[in-house]
Amino acid sequence: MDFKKKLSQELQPHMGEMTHEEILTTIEIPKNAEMGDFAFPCFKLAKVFRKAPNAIAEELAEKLVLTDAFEKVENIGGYLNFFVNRKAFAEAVIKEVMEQKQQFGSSKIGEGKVVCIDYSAPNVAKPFHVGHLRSTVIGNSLYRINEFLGYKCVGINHLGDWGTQFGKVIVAYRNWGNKEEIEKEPINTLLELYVKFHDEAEANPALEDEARGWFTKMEQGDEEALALWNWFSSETIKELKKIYALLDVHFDYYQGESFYNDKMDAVLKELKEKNLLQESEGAAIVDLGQFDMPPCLVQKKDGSTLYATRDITAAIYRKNTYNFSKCLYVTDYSQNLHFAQWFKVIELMNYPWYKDIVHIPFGRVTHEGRRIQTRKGNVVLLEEVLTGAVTRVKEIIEEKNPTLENKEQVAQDIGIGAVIFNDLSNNRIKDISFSWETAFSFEGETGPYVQYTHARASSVLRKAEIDVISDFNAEILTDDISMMVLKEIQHFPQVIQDAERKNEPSLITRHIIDIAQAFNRFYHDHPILVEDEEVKSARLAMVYVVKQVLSIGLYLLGIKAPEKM
RNA sequence: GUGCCCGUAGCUCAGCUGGAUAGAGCAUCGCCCUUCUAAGGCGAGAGUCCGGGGUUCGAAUCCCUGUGGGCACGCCA
Repeated sequence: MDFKKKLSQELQPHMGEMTHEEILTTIEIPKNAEMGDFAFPCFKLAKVFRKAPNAIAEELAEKLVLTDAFEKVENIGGYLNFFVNRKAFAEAVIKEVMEQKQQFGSSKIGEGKVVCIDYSAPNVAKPFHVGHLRSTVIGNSLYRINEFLGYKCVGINHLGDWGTQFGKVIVAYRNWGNKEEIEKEPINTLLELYVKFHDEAEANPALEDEARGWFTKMEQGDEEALALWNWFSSETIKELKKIYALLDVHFDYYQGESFYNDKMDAVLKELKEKNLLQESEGAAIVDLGQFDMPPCLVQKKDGSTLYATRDITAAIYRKNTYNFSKCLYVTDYSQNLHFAQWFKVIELMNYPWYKDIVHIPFGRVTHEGRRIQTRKGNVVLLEEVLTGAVTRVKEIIEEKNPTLENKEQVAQDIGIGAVIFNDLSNNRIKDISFSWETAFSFEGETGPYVQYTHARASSVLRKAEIDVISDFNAEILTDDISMMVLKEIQHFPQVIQDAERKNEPSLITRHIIDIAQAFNRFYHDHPILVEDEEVKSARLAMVYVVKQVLSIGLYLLGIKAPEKM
């Protein structure tokens, strides 16, 4: 049913040395539908055949004998423009979606392969703010995309539950803390302690050493230190799980940094045995000078470990435990160098899978031109954003559809969907300037727009009271507007694969907007529930197919698709 | 200072591995609800694709250079 492949096959005999692949990549889709459905620019052939592109196109246009998948071909200034047989096209696209339903666009390319995805990874004892949302939703979407393509996914929450900052919180707690307050409101209280520590430490730098000392105690298994740490972290995780439930994000494992505490000695030993370790200013490093990178620190002068040590250890553990064929790390781009460094260490350790670990960097979130810093008080809490969005959606429902059943649930699906969609709608790498206005906008290129389109399609199908559209006359769906919808749909499987290859969920976000836009035009121009049964069933087939595809697309982004809204 | 990333309409962004007249949304202005959900549809205005070179039949896209911004660069994560 892939018309592009079909075209490529038909072209190949006339293309000299060009491979099937080369032809496929050369075929393009004209921006303007008047120029056909597929186009083949003949400029590259000019050199091969030593003729003007226009002459080549002219000749080919006459010579080509097209199968019934295509209606005609014409030469416009060196471009061969192909026009599909619309009826055959419409029938093929719709039948494929009707057969595959919620599996349309899925694949088996990942069968038998495991992909580990490390995402979210918030810090224990710190609030979950909008900055943390990105890793969470990008990772979650990549999880769903990979799974849809046949991979077995292992989602890991690499919590920031280890490190010197806990020494700081312990010092603060011992000096100024209070048990009841923490139990009542764990994250905020712990944050206050952390902030207080930094304020005090400015005047009294000795506190920093004390904090490092407590962290060293943690690493050495000191009971008091570990008991406090354990308490802080279990209180935080309780809170985190509430947010993940709201977002409908799940992890196969909560393996924070502390999980690797007893596994790092072996790695340090291995590094030493492989002759990679050097002593420098009292610390243990892996020198990366010959790769134009600063050294990778793996052990501090006091013997405690660092972020890189834990990442290296975790990667080896994951390879041994899950035997991934790839392992993705979803963090913001300020960590680019860190990942480049320890990836290089893995390579130097002679692990051939060093090329299977990949950093998925994303842009940073700012608020009112400033970076979001928990300590500086410039925070936008995720919980506030989510509940704010849901509240706003409730108001809109009251205004537009007050008789809607299940309002609470729908409001939650739409409000949270809007926030997630917004986060996934730009290229990963772009910085995001958080604004309440944008987060709470539900018109235009937004999640609610796509959800609304889906709900309208669902509603029509409900009213039609037909379960299965078994037969339809595709001739009815050959007008320009229908064709636009169908072309977007037939492109959908490719978009999913591109999203996986580039680790870029926004490709799906963009594409389902395009589908929704095309469909809304169709919906506006073509009455569906009409008297004429032939017309009705064909249009219903279109509605059915669009509903399927939108719901798959939203699912892959981690967003719910309500039937009514 | 060095390295990496970004610069496209007033704002937020698409633009696939170079291709035909650079596209959306928001905002502004105008039109469309007795008809399947107006969270919708249609139309208008709005661009030195940061500047300058180069490669090419063809450059927003590739290369060089300048510039503006962001990030990173040893005991934080």
